[in-house]
Amino acid sequence: MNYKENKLKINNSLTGEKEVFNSILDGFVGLYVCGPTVYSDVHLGNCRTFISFDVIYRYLLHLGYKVRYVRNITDAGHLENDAEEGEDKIAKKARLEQLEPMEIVQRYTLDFHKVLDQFNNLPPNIEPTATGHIIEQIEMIMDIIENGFAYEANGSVYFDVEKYNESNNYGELSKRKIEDLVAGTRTLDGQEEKRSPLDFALWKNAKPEHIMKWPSPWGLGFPGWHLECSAMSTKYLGESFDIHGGGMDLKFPHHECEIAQGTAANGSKPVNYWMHANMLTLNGKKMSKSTGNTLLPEELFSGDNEVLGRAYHPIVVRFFMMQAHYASVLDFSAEALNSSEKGFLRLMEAMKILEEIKTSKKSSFDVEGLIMKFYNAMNDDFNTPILVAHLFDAAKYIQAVNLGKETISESDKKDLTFAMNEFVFDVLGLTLPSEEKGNNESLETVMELVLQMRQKARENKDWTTADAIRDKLNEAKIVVKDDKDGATWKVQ
RNA sequence: GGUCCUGUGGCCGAGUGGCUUAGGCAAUGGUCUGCAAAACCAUCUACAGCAGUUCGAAUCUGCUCGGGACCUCCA
Repeated sequence: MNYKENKLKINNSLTGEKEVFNSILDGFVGLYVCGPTVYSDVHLGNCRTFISFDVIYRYLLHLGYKVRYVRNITDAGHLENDAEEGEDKIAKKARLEQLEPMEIVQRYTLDFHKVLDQFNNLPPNIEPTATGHIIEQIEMIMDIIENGFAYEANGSVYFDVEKYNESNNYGELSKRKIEDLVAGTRTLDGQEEKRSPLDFALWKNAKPEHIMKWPSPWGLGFPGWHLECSAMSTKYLGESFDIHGGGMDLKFPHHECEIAQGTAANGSKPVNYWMHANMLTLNGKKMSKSTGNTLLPEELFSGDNEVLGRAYHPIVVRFFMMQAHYASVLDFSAEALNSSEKGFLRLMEAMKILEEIKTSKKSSFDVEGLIMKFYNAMNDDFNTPILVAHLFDAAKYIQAVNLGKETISESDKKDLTFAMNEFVFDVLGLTLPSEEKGNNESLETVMELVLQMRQKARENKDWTTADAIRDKLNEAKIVVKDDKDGATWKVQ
C-alpha cells in the first residue's frame, strides 16, 4: 500500500483541526518525539506516550514513507523546583546517591531501552542526548540573541516573550493569551533578572556547587529547560519539519517555548503538525513521578504491585492501550486489563487459525472491503480502537470459515493473511504470546503419551481418569482441549 | 483564580446531526461436547441533568452538576 493512495489525516494540535497529512518532502517524514528525563525509572504513563508514537511511526513506515524518527534523551538541564532554583535534576539525584551524574543517566537510559523493548517498540533512528548537544544549543541561543529575542542577565540568558509576541503569537499552540499568562504567574526565585515573569531561561548561570556545567559565552552554566529539543530537532530534521509529538502535559510551556525558540532563531515555524498523546491515569488521576501515583512496568510484568494483584504480559498491556485512541485519557485498572487480555488471546487464536483454514472457489464475505476498513481506521488520525474492532470482525469471519459457515477464496485468504499480519504485527506491534515452553521435544513426547493414555480412558468411558489427567495438566499450566479429531494442548 | 478538555450501557472504550445492533470484557439463554474448554448463535443494559436550535440531537448552542489536564519539573 502506497502512502499516495491514502489520505492520512492527523489531528493537528496547532490548528485544532483534523488535516490531511502532506509531508514537506514527498515520501519522507521527519518525526520528533520528546523523550524521557533519565533520572528515575520510566513509569507506565511515560510508556503510553512512546507506545502511541511507536504505532504512528510504524504506520507511516507501513504506508511507505521513509521516516527519520528522532527521540531525545534528556540527561541535563531541567530545574527541580522553585525552592531549588537553578539546580539540575540529575545533579541533585547524583549528590543524594553519591554517584556521577552520567552514572545515573546511563543506568536509567538502559532501563528505559529495556522497558520499551519489552513493549516491542521500535528504536528511533536517532536518539540524541542533551549533554551531547551543548554546542548546538549555545549556537541557537546566539542566533536568538542576534535576532533580538533574548537578553543576558548575570550570566543567564532569557527569552524575551513579550518582544517575541509583538511579531508572533506566543500561546498559539496552547491557546493561551499572554495577558492571562501574566495574570497567573507565580513568584519565582531569580525573577528579578527577568524583564517579564513569562520569560524563560535559555541558559542558566551555574552556582559553584553545581555539578553539571559547561563553558559558554555567558560563563559557566547549563542550557535552559526547553532548548535541547529545539536544537536537536533543528540539527537532525531541519528548521521546519513534519511532525512533533509528545505528551499532553508538555504542550505548555515546553512545546510553546519550542515554537518560540525555533521561530526566533530561524525565522520559520519549526513544525507543521503537532501531535499530543494523552495521559494514562491510575485511580482517575494522571500518573506522575512527583505525586507518586505511578505503576512501574516491572511491577506490572511481575505482578508485584497492589493495584492489579497479578502479572500481565507487556504485549497485553500494549494491546490494552491500542483499544483506546492515543488522544484520549485512558484509565488503568485490573478489570480493563483482564478484558483486554481475553480479547487479545481470542484475536491471536484467530491469527493462528487463519493459516490453516480451507479455501473455496468464492468468498462469502467482502474481504477487500474489510481490509479497506483497516486502512480507513488508521488513516483517520491513527484510530487504533476502530482498527481493533475491525480486526475482531475479521477474527469472527475466520472462525466462521473454520466452522464451514462462511467461505474464503484462495486469493482472498492470501490478501487477508497479508493484511492481518501487517496490521496486527507490523503496525500495532503486537506479538504472539511466547510458547517457548511448549517447543520442548521431550515435553512433546511425554504429552503425546499422556494424551494417548487419556484417549484410551475416554474410549473406555473412564471419565474419572480422563478428567483427572486433564485437571492435573491444568494445574501444571497445560490446557487440554478436546475436539472431534482428538485433543490438542498448549502451555499457558 | 485563569486556560483548555471531558462525562456513553455492569466494566473498558469508539462514534458525532437521521440506520454504527461500533468493538472488547462481563451477564443470560442456546448449539456443540461424556463433561469441560474453545468456538458459534441469540438476548440484555446507553449516550450526566435542564433548556434551546432543528423536520430530526447522544452528536450543535447555553446553563447546571461531576471528572481531568495545564498554568511549576512532568509522557
